[in-house]
Amino acid sequence: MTKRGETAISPTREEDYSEWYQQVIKASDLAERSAVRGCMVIKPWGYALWENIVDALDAMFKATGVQNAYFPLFIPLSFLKKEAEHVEGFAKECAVVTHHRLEKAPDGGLVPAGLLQEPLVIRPTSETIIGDSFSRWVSSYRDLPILINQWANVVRWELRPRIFLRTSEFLWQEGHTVHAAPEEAVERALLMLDIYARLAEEYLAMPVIKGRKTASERFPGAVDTFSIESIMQDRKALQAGTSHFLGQNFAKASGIKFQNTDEKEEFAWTTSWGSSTRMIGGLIMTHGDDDGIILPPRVASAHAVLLPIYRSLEEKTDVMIYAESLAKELRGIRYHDAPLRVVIDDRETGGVRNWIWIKKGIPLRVEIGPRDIAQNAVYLGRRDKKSSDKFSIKREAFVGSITQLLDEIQKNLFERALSYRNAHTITLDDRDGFYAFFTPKNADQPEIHGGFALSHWCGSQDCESKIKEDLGVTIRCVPFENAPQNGSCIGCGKPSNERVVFAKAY
RNA sequence: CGGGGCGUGGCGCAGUCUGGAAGCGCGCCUGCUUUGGGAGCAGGAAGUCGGAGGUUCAAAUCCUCUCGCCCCGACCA
Repeated sequence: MTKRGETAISPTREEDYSEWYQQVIKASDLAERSAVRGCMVIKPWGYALWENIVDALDAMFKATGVQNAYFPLFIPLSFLKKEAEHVEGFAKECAVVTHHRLEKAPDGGLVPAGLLQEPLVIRPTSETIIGDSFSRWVSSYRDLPILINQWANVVRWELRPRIFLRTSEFLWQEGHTVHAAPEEAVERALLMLDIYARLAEEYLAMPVIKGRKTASERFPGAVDTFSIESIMQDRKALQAGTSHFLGQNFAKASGIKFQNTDEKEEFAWTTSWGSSTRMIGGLIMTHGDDDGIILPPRVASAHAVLLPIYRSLEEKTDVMIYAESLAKELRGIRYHDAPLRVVIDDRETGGVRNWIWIKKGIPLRVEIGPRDIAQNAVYLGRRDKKSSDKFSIKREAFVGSITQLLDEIQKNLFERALSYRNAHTITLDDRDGFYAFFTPKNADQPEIHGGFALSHWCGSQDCESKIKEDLGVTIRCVPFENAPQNGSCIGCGKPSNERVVFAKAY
């Protein structure tokens, strides 16, 4: 649909950000919506990306002693009742299985039959069912800590789904740990948050702010919730990973008790931490441009595509031999401990094919034609540069420098995202300025506006909810790296000793 | 669940007000010519106009009901 001179994605981010997001996903072939409302089909190009994220996270988890396990999809309703606050947080979005059979209906259709004695809730998260196991796994302080992670799907019945960002079913990992001491549990929760931050920054090239959630934004049932927050190109914040210190709340609910060194029985201290396919949404909205997604090399579904260019069959033969040998050579190179992922696309030559790969966000496009072969070179395009900004490079130099090149792209993307965040992070001390910052100029057709506002907050939930009510702006987190500073609350003017991050959020 | 918008080949849309043979662009298929920045020409396939009911000689168009999607709000990773 796009023509020369236009952007590959229409509308542009500026024109209609939400629609741009949908179109980018379609154009990049990452995923599509399914017949079931709120659910998505993750297509191979998107799933490869997810697998790379999974591999990176999984390795980091295991390096800290975490082991993988798997717990059931179905949670007995009675389990959820155990932790009142927790239930309240999720009750509104639970899918419930009530029958275990289908029978022929009089009209020829099928109807559910075989009513279950106890309804089963499809896990919205697994604290309760894992807690049930943990209660049996733990009896002594010698059994602790328990460090478990599971890769799974969960279901939260969403009212307003948005592909990757908020789907009714999504893929994630949920870690659950049990400790003998609260300090140790907090330390674990923070350690896992660090891993999320590393994943975001080093792999997804998404700069994040680590911090603590305010009481109102806390996970239901948690004592403390930590998160990483990232800015999207519409200047809204995305929570890309959370880690919770659950205190003894869930241990009490599930009966996770142990005998300590003083021979006394006490409830254990637990944590849970999760990150999901939502991160892919964040990736798209952090790096994508009006020509499609841009995949950071560390997690890219593929690093390079070789694009043979030829006129005749003889040329094709020569070009393909060259391309195959180059692909083989590249695949022998290791990039951050894994072989380079290289694909050859020998479909019809011409510009369309080139644009397909731009839209898919592949870091490197490697054109190979007779001219290049004659010079023993390739013609290279980088996704982090303008699409027309291509250059010739000797094959040997290319092969020798590709890993540095990918790292450079990775770094570029991160720095670009960081400078975007810096450009849209503002320190605000007056209430009027704060309200102006978060108010669109055109209320009917809000333009991209706002950003991260660093402002003082007195700590009162009233001020927080007033601002949320007025502007739809919430406190994303109280950053860990925060210089103490005296000021007055942006809401009520009362004294405050540190700034928090205000933003509209996904 | 409240407010707004939209459902017409794979994608994007026109046609609906004022009823009268289902169209356009892109994509797809075939052939020829092309080919290092989104190729050209010729031919072709593909739509029960979201669904059901009604009005009418005649419905994409009018009426009633219904389903779905998108945006804003509430909720959420």
